[in-house]
Amino acid sequence: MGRGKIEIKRIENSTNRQVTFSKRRNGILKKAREISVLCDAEVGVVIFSSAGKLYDYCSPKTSLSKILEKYQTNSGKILWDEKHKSLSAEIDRIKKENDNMQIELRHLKGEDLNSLQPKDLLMIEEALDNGLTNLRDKQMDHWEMLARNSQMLEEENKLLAFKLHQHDVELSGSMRDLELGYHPDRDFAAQMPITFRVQPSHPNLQENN
Amino acid sequence: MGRGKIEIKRIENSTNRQVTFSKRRNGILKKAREISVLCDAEVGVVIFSSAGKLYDYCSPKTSLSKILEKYQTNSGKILWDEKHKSLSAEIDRIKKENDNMQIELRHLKGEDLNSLQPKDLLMIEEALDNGLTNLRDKQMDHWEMLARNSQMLEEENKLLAFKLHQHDVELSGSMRDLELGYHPDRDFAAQMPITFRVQPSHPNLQENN
DNA sequence: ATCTATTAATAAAA
DNA sequence: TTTTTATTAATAGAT
Repeated sequence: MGRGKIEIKRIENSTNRQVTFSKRRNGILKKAREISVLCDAEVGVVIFSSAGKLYDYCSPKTSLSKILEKYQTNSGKILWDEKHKSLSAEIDRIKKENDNMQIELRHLKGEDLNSLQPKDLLMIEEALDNGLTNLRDKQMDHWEMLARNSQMLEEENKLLAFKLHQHDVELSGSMRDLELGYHPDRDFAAQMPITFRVQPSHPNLQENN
Repeated sequence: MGRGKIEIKRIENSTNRQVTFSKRRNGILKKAREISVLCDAEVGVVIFSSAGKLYDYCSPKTSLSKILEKYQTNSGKILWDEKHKSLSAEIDRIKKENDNMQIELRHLKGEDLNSLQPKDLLMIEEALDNGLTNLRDKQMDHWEMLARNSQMLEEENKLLAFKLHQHDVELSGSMRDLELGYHPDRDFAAQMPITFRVQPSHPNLQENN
């Protein structure tokens, strides 16, 4: 079908090859479209040119995914084999990692120790001791921070209470000044009532460690 | 191309449809074969008849898997089937589990504690204490078992040594009997030399706990 | 399936 | 690429 008959073998002339590809590609995609309409068939076509450019067709009301799914159930062949294998391999790898951690965790929690040798037990004991040491250091840090913080808060409280009292005194002083006159060098500390001399709320905080 | 022109719409006559399907299907597969040879193209075709029967073509030196793999990278479309989605989901799930265990392990080892609240630290401390308690119980069991075992071995040794000596004595006794006559009621224990009265090899084994 | 009249596809050229 | 057109290939309808 053309100006001459051609043999079905690779077209060596690159330009010709490209032109023929373009025409025949269109032909195939058109045929695919036609058979899917005429005969109610599901069709999927994927074509790569020798340059690697992609062309595809998929009959309407379906998708390549669905067609390929159907292909696999129908043919028994497994597409995606490589991807599949690598995913499965990764699952295996992670599961193994998981199991190992699971075991290590159990051991650290003192479970499933029956199969272990005394040497293993000693190593776990060391790990636990280390963990406890680190942990208690951290707890100590926490306590110290809390203690420092509460001490600061107490100092601040004390100061605020004092300022508040001072304010009161100034107020009443001013009022009294209206009657008795103003005395700027009064001893404020002495005026502070005993209730504002704040005590630490947890005086033994640091001794709990 | 035929005795008459036809409209491209579903062929209602079932027999005609089936015949046309068969002819056009062959046509498409032939065209696919031809373009792959003529133009050096990679082609994959999957066709399902309306009855669900499968026909396919794949250009030589490749496979549907490879073509579809290429299709995905090239088009960005994902053709994964359900199996793949579930595999990927499982990977995600396991990885999350993994991460959590990783964190728990680090915490038990006293690492990465900075982000934790005092309450969390207490829980970890409790876990570690529990672990140590269980572990030391197990170590105790081990020691006791070893101690019992070595005691048993010592007893057995003693017995074997005694029997060996007895055997010796019988032999030499028999030989002497040839000269002096046989005395069946001899006291074997008294004959046992001091070297066979075996001592425990680790007399302080139980005191190490 | 096979035949064959007819349409469709396309090779070569532009 | 796309169009043109001569020619071959595909196939619709019949058998």
